[in-house]
Amino acid sequence: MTVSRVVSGEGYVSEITREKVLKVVKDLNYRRNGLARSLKRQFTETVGLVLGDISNPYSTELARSVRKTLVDEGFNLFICISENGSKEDIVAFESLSSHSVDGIIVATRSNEAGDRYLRNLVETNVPVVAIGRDFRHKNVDLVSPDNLKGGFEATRHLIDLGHRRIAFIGANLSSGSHLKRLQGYVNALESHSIPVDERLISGRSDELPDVAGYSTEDIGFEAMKRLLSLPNPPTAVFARNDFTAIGAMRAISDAGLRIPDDIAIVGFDDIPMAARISPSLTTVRQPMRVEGQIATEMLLERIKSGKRISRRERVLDCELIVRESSGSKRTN
Amino acid sequence: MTVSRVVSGEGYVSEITREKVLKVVKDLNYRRNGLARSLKRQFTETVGLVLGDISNPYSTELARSVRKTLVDEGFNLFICISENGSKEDIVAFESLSSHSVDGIIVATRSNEAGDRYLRNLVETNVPVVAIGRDFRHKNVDLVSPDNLKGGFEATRHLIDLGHRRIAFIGANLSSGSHLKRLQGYVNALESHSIPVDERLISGRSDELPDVAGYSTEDIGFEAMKRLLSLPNPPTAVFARNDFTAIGAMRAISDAGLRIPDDIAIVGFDDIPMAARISPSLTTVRQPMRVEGQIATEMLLERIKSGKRISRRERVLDCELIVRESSGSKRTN
DNA sequence: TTGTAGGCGTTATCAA
DNA sequence: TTGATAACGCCTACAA
Repeated sequence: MTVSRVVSGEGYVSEITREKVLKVVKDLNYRRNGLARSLKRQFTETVGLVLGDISNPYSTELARSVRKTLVDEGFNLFICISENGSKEDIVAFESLSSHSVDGIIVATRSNEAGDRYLRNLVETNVPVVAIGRDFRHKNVDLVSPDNLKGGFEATRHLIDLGHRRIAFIGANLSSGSHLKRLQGYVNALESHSIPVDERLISGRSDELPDVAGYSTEDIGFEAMKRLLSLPNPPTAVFARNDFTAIGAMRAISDAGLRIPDDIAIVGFDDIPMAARISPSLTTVRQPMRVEGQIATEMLLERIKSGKRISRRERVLDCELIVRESSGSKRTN
Repeated sequence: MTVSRVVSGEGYVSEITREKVLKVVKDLNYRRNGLARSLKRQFTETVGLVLGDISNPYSTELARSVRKTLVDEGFNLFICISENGSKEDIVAFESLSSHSVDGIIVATRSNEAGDRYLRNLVETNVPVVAIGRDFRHKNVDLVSPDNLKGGFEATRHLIDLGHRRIAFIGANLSSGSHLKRLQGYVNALESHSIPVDERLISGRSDELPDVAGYSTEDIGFEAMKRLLSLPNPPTAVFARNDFTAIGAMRAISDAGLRIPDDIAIVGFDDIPMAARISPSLTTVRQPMRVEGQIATEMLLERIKSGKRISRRERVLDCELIVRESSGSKRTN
């Protein structure tokens, strides 16, 4: 008990005893067992973050901002990768919850099995906040960019440039019906009386909704190739994210076509690479840092209050960044 | 005890009891406490990975490959970000070890305080493997790219192209003396009888060896600006990594100079962006996936054997990828 | 100022 | 086939 007092620095210990203890601690290279400590105290001051695609700078910026916000409050961060597979999601949730993290931030793509497990977890009073994941539960907060408006503005930008045959890359109309970016695209077309052509909405070739670890860039590449083989290919493309757009750009170059002259393209996220590639990529910038910070603050509130808090939702503004890939001249 | 048997699926339980238990488990939404379980069993089947710069695709590829290798063996992965600060390093080690991970893979930049703490940890029999971190201990394995040879070949490539005033960006001669990539650069110059000019070796402006979270791209930018203001600026640059190189490229463009015509540049890592920017970046490709896999296998060996294993070191070959930034014509 | 008892939720071991 | 007991290492509460 005296050792405990010395090590944790709480409670009264005489100076002389303290020094004796510290010496022995050093001699034995003693370190207290955090497992036992957490078991007794019932909290760990640790938060888990589940990331779907860690290769995407979007995820890493998010992670950095989450970490920073946590550290300022004395919390630790454990990141788990799920590779956006439902099995992997569950493994991540499971492993975090079994280590008794105080709360979990989820930033993976939704999927049914994952949602089910998550719901279960929430029922056992684990504080959860979702970022950019379509997950609805009365005790789970949601932070996300304004995908609907972002998708709308990206598409309107292309319409304003005179395009009429505009494709969407990154989801199918059926499986992606919940996808707000796709919805924004559809809305923009409809509000300009442009018919939605399902052949111009191109996701993955075969329906493998649950395979982990694929590259979104490759999906963009494949999807674009299919679009180019259409009898009447699109003159513009809106891609669900920048990597998908970059994959599509590769397919366009491979086909000997020029961007934006033959095909204009717009992405989503504004990852650092978007400004650097050639041609530079027009995209919708999403405030990753802010998303991470707000989500973390919400989670910490839940953790600290210890109570169930009813669902809050924060939708954050995005900004259209016009660059060369949609036709503007290079400025920097 | 019977519940324990049912939940863990070990030991004999009659079918009828098992079903009764499972029903109650479901009704109460019971989930066993991993903390208590780990406390009793003395292992967690979890490995920690400490990453210095999670924004660097090098780190994320590493992480993915580590995760994949672990998952195949039934282990979980917790990633901690240290932002390459020594305090942050220690916090990460501390938080992983206090959660009793079974082993730790360290992929952060070396620093004295971190090394000290790590050494301490190793003394308490925590299995540790380092990736690309200059850390020597009789019970710690090291996996790294062949930085010496890579640096040598990058520099020789520039020499072969006729350059004589070749700069190194990303470290100072004093603080970076242990940096193998810099050493390779020096060796290449010396083996071609080119004098090493200390003014051409440019790291961070002020010595802030311990500040976390800075961007390596910005360091490249700043360092290049300083080089350009020299009375006799370099005609070629070897940067310690691709982000640093990309920052330097920005400084070169900003100064109205052309790459590679006015200044040639070579990076290190071969991150995806290197092939995509304009001009495309000549660089030294390092086998991140292989590094992650080998390191993980080494760590698992340590964990499973339970014994101290004496230090092993694996140095992996790199490959020079010649692209436009050093003068080759664009091929793809 | 220090020490004792008990319990956090499991599982290994032995007993029934 | 099931149950009782002890122990993992710590901390809260109370006693000395």
